[in-house]
Amino acid sequence: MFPITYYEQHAARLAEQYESLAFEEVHANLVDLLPAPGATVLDVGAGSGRDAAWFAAQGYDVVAVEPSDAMLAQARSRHPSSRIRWLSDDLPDLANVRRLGLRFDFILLSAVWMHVPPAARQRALRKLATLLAPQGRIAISLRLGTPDDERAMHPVSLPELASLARQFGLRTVHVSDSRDRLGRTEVWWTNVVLGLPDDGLGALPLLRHLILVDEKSSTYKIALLRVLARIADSAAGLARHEAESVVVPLGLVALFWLRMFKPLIEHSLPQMPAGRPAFVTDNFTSLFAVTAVELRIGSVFRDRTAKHLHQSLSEIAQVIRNMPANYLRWPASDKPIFEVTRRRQIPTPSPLQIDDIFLWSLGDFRIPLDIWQALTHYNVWIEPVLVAEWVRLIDAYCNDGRPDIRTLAHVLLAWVDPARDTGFARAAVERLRAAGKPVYCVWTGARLRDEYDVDHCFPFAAWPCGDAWNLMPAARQVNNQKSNRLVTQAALERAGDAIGAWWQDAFLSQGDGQRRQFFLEASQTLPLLVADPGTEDVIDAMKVHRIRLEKDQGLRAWEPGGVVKRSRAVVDSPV
DNA sequence: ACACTAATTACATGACCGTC
DNA sequence: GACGGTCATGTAATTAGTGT
Repeated sequence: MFPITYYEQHAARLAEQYESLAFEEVHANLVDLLPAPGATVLDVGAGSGRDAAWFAAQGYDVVAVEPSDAMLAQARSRHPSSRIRWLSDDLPDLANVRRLGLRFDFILLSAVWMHVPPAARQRALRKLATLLAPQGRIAISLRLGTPDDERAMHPVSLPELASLARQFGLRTVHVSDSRDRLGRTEVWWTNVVLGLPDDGLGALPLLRHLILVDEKSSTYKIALLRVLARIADSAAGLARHEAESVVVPLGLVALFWLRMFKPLIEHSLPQMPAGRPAFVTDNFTSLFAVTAVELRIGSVFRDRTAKHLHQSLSEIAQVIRNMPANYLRWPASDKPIFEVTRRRQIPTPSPLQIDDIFLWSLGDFRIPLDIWQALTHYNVWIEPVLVAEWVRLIDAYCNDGRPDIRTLAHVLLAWVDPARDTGFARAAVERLRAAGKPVYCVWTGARLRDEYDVDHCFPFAAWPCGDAWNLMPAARQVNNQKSNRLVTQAALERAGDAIGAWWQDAFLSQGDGQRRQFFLEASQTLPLLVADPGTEDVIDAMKVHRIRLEKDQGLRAWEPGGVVKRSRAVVDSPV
């Protein structure tokens, strides 16, 4: 698609040429249109990394994308920066970028558009539009004049781009012409900046409608939406991205469903006006000994419990398919919003571990892209509305006059992992110390004595995740300072090696079972890009997720300080 | 090819709710 | 209060895979 070979062959020379110009020189027209520093920038076709580096130096978080590996290597070595995430990816799909789950305040396509074949441009611009944050801008420079045959260029024009932009609800914010900065008289440029006219939250009104207005004759619809919201928030890593939709394992939907309903059913809170829900079968009631907390990825079940669980999930999948997924329709339409594909039931594995293969074996659950995005980015606001509505429904169905029904429902609807908490990591610290191995604070490098805390790297209050990878040993005064704040990108970068060493000692060296569990949890909760991740990939994914939390929830930043830094710690720590 | 099982479809019933 | 729409749910028949 792209003339990658040309760039592969001439990477060094081209990089030299690009670097000879300053960002301000080339993009003078953009300077007034940029968001405030701290915003997230996507640089598509980053080339030598000159622009990405400029953004990073101004304090932006940058994702820089480049299809040519040689060029990418040039850029990486020229501009090492913790604020830049380099990715190999190309238009029109930008599959790797989309998997990051980020939305960008500013997207730059500098001298790229003429390389996109006209037939692919519609798709390319659609992708870019969906990656744009509310109030975001896309800057595209158009190369006009004589084409350069060596680089496989296609003609571009402002009317063509403007008409495409209109299709996706983008408006043209700014247009200006400039001469070629490399001094070529036969080439000149038109710089176009596009933006979303509205706030870009198209799916939120729809969700609001479904939650508050749509007819409901049971809690099924609300339950399904909350399951999806939880998956988008805490298990997005298992999702498969397609052009217009996101597909999650039907087994995961059923698992979360089972987990949410279980406490409610066990406390006899009615979920519909009469009778009990269809999925409460013998298989379901046989699971009474399984706690809701055990119903998560990585758990292992045997014998009859495994059989009952498998059957119950299968029945739930069927109920979801026939009921809420069938009756959640687009407004004024009889077309279902979600698409469910069931697969033939596999024989129950023995023992049954809840992993991605098992969850996919029940089928696919397809979610339209804009709804998925709204759930991913705004779950903080959506989920409380869902819970409130669920409580209201239960209260309405409950006519035996139980007084504290609402309070009870609220408590049972909470989604917590009390058993996992930090005890798991604390045990690992104790074990290491008993074996005579020193344990260090991952943030300061200080050796931990008797007084230490187990820190949720991403604050539990903002993102309740008790996965092993999120738990870090920290000096007590450090953890107190950090409290509910979010570690900065630079601090996370610095702590990378110490964190890797901690994981290795605490979890990964404890046999295949723990190792598998660790990566299973990580790939479930974090946007991991590779199939068979290592600790480096997990840390990379944490950096991306960190940016997401910062943008979507506006957490205050925290930087380790006030404690004497000992850089030797990393060297000290046993590998 | 055959038996077996699960999934799918078709059909029926009844509760509930808003509307006229 | 009749009426029609929306679902939940059960039953039975049909179809689609799977193992042998």
